[in-house]
Amino acid sequence: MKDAALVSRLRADLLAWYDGHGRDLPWRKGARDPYRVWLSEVMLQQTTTAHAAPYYARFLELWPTVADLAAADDGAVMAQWAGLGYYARARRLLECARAVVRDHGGRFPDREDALLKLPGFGPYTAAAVAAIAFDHPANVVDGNIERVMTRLYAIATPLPAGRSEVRQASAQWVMAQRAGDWPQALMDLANQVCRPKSPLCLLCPLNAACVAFRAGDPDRYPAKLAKAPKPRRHGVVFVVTDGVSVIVERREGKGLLGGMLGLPHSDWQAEGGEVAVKHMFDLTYQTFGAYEHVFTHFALTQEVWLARVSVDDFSDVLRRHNAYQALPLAEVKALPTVFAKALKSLLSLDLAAG
DNA sequence: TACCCGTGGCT
DNA sequence: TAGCCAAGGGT
Repeated sequence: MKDAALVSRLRADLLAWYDGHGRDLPWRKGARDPYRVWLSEVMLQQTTTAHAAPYYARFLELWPTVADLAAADDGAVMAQWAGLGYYARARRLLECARAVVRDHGGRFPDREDALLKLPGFGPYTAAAVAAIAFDHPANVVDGNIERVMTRLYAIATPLPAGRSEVRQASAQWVMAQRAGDWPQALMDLANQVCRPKSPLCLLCPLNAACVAFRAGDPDRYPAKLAKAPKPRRHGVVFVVTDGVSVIVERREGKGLLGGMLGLPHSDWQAEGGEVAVKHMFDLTYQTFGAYEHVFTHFALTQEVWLARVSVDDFSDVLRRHNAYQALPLAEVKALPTVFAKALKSLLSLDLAAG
């Protein structure tokens, strides 16, 4: 632990740094609306600010309030989330919006413990919304703040086992004054100065208290457990089109890409496994090259099989297979990237021809 | 706890 | 190129 007077002084220094050097992010504009704070926090989970920003703008345009989002069509929300990844976030986003309307009169609760009970709220998001939207002195700990704290205190215990030490360290800096600015100041410091690699320690307003800096090895922190190697899988995706639309299905369940539209595909088999390719819908396919897509826990090599059919045959497929629907080629953006890539690989072709 | 769950940019 | 990394949550 550090001396309380030192913490208090350096905290003021970092807030001053934040006032001059903090990032100008879309969700920081205007008054702090709990809905906007929450929406941004969910989108930013494991996602870069640059990737999330256009999605944030689009969601606010379509659904300006939590009540608007609660009333939205599930498929429309999933389609707007396509490409952002971690699709369970979108499912829980809707669940949460509806819970806020149903159980809280359309207003987010301001207490951290009440927020924690809402779908998609974990320890980080509950603390972040309590702090940023309601200015409560919550102990906000995310990957950025973990990095700053493990360096400040030279916490060598590898994560995630070291999380309790990190929380204790972080708690020492939490105060009522500018409670909402504080975690954002830490995150901006982590992003611009206390970077994962080659941190700019000489520019850091906290360096006087940083044990890792004094020891000359900030890159050691945070220590992390070795990751399991990523297996490789392979499969075949089927593109069935009449030149205007493609055949897609709504993916069931809560697993990979659950709730999203997807192209029909074979099993995704581990290396050495035989891919059971049946000729989907009893159609004849041309084969194209394969493309690569990397998920969180496996890498996929996928062959593209294309069937260009007449308008009548296309309708016939839809009539005979209830689980499938047509997606206009102009709406490819409604698909997760792993499937959008398959269509992109055919973009040089004129699908309407032949 | 360990694992599941996307994507894109950077090195 | 392969690996790392980014405002985590659920089970």
